[in-house]
Amino acid sequence: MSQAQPPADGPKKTRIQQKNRAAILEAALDVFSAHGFRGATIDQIARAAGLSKPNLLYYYPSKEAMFTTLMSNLLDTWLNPLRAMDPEGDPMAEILAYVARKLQMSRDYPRESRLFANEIVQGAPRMLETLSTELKELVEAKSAVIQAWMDAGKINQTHPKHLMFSIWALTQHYADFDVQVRTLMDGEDPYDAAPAHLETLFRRLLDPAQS
Amino acid sequence: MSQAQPPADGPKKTRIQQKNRAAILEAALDVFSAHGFRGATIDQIARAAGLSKPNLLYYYPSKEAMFTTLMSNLLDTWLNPLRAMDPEGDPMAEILAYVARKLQMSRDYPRESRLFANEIVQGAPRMLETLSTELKELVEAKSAVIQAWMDAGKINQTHPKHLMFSIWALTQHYADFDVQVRTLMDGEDPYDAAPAHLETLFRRLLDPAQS
DNA sequence: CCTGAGTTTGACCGGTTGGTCAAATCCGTG
DNA sequence: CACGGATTTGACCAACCGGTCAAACTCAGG
Repeated sequence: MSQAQPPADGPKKTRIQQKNRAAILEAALDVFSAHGFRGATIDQIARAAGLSKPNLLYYYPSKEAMFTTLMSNLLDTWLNPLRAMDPEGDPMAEILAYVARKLQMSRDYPRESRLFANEIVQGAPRMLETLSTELKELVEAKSAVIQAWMDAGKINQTHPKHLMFSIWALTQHYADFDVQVRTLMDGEDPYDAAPAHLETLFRRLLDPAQS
Repeated sequence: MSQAQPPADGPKKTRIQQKNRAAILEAALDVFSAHGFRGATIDQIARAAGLSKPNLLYYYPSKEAMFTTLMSNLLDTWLNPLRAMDPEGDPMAEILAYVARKLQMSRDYPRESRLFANEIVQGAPRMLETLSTELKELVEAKSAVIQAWMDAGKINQTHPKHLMFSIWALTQHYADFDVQVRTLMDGEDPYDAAPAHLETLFRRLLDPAQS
């Protein structure tokens, strides 16, 4: 009974809405990933999106809403590489492909990686629900697949979940700790050597030809 | 020329000062590591330390000062495991010991790990200087040691810096992404299997007996 | 128990921030 | 080109936040 009825989040309506909503989420990704939820301000996002602050709040009812919309939009993309791991494929090839895809994600979408990193490092106050349902389900399923591969002797025995943690840690590190990595490699692009390094690492870990 | 001369940061004076300075840094570690610099408030730290806000500012001139004091106090401890890597020791044993020590640090000092993670993920605005001098120096030195070990055929050839990144990523992941890890392992302590997992991983990567 | 340095705090300040609102402007459609 | 809904914005507000200050309190040494 006050604010000019803002558009519900449901179906996109006009082309202006589509354009502005997209611009806002893009700007929000920039700002949230660089400063975290608390560190980001609506004004910053507005400036980055080329809109006014009240205008942002016309499209999204609150800063929280921008954040959660952004998160849930991105989660699917983020989990795609894991979903793409094919139980019918060759185990070693599938895992190495997953590692490669995940590393490529770090390279192509570092902001998304840092967005999730920020949130999880701080205890995932706005994502615990998602972690313990959607992500957990996917991880359980893929763990079982990996376990089956191990039981079939296709790859070495290891703890499937710790294997997954290792893949996430190693690939996301290049995006999340980008500043540190680049500072220490002065000039050399980390992504020159990273793919080969990680492939070797996981191949040696998993190749059953080696004890 | 106003505020009752706050104690300089130099030598500790009274026992009250020692106790309160310590309590403040302890509380600051709690709050900064959980919310990041921007997300933390002086009031939160004050409450956690059992002191009033102006009282904190009597001991430290600003929030920034608390943060940087905390950071530089912790950095030494944080880098100790790497410093302890002995060029004269057995290469494989030295590296595996480093991994084990680093993992133990994640277990014993998760807040410290998250404090650094928060700062670096957000571009290390208050630490770039330190990274590019103190850390860089140490990393260059230890990289050379590792390279020498590789050249001597004691361990497999890999990129020394990427090896170090891998050690950091894998060990700190358990502290920095603790919520996620624990959510996905429902109940099982990640640190039960992590040491063996990481030892196997790095042993297989580095053991020169394997191609 | 007096004194002065050391310590603590309530009140306050200016700037920022998330969010509101009414009025103004825009824009597609008839 | 007129109209009504969609969009945009300047002004505003209350809460919060980092920091200041003068006054009050504590406490060790004489």
